[in-house]
Amino acid sequence: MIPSKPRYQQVKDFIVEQISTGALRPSDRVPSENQLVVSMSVSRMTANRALRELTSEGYVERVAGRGTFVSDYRSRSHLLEVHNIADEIELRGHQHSTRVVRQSRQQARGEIAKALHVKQGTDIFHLLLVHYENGKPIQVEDRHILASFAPECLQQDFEQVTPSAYLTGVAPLQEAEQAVRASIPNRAVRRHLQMSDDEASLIVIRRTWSDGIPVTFARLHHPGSRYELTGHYAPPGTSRTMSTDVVQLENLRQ
Amino acid sequence: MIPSKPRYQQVKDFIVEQISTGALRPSDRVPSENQLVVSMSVSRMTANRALRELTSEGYVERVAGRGTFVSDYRSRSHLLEVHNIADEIELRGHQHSTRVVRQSRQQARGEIAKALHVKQGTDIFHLLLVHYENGKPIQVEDRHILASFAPECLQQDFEQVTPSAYLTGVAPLQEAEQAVRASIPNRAVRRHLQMSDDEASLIVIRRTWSDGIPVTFARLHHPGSRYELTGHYAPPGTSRTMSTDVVQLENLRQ
DNA sequence: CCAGTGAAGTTGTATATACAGGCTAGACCA
DNA sequence: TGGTCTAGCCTGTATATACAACTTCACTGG
Repeated sequence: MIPSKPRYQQVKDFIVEQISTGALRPSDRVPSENQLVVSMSVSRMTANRALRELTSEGYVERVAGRGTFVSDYRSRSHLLEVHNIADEIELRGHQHSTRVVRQSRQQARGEIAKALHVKQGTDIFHLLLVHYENGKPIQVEDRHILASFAPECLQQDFEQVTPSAYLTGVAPLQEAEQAVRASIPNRAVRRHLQMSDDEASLIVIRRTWSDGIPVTFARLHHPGSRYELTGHYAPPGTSRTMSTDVVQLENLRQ
Repeated sequence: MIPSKPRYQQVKDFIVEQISTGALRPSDRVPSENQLVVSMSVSRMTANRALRELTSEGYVERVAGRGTFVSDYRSRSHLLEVHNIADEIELRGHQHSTRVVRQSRQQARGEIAKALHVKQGTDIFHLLLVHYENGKPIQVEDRHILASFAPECLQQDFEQVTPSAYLTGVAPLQEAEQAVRASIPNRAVRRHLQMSDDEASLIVIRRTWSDGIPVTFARLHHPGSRYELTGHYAPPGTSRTMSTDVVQLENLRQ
């Protein structure tokens, strides 16, 4: 016997089902907690939990005193996940390796100083690493780290421990900001990634904070022809396998 | 008098505070529900709600029978939001306009047929639109739509209503898959976006499902020098303003 | 006719209670 | 010594109850 789903989950499924089939459309009213108490024979707390979770998942919006309404799909954000490159490669079951190109002490200048909120000339460490997936270069990591945050940085072996693993070990990193751009990389990056002259590069720019101050600033360059960020939005319970489709999408070229 | 926060929120804040200051490190044990009942004078259900929400927010992991533990920051996904271009432009307070380049009936071929799960020769509509922000081209939308899904497609005026608004009006779209790539666009796209020959393009490829079948497939090309996807991860309660910093980051050029 | 009042319905929160089920350490027995 | 079993702690779920605050709408008195 398969264990039955929790009752709050049954209530959630019921509502999502209505939305999926179109029986409930955006801005339509969703049954109130008390109506669910009667129609689904649950306690009000259980109905409340179901609707509250659907709210945080973006399916519905609730207004105290008025009711619960189906939220508009258009206003729902589509999300892309940005993983640590080492974890991502391991997740694919591939072999990850790193080569350290540069690991030096520098003084912050210009834009780096601005990004890290420090004066020109402040001590920083500069890392230039190349990450490989099954031997093929997949990312150039160009990272600057506040020297006062991680004084032992030059002694680390970043071919064994990735910078992000090292940094989170020094102190918890709470906040991050990132941007994704496309551009033609300079010659050095092209060489490290074995890219041709007319190939574009996908760049993730990430700044990370610890305890309210920005401590590291990284530019992650990927070869445009071999790397993409992917995301998938689906309501819970939609168990359709998408993996084969993703492969098809991979093969598309514009 | 400022209305005090709900008690479950106070409990959440207390735990997040401990994690932020480093008093609790990844894999450390978090006070159990019963301990919180005593130390914070709340009911067990309130402590349960606090820890349950922290679980869904990725702060902690819970194991029935063992306890609650701080989750590892490294395994937490960083997220990028991908908005509808019209909403995004309006959000910036800018003026959005659209030009329809092509709006025709076609027969699905090759990769498009594969992406939409239909046989070669199936009726589809093809849209080629250019979106402008304050008069400057910011996106080329190259979209294919299953004809059987939206038969009225050729009668629509897509300079007034965006395709995504129209499509969600036809039927709810429940599922989406997307990928972000960088590449050098072809001549037509370059011309529409007024891009120079050596400029890269950021491409969002998106497929959307309605009722279990893929109904539309779009390639959204953006000029690499004028567009980026951004994301920001911060624990709730971190109210630091990041807007000025984002501007600094905008000005960085690799 | 209009303004004010209040009833009814809604969400939001908080608690006490109960039972089921997972995990672990230590007691206990062979 | 080694295996087994149970007590105790933990999370997960479910309910009944209670009160607060908000919205809408109908009614009522001026």
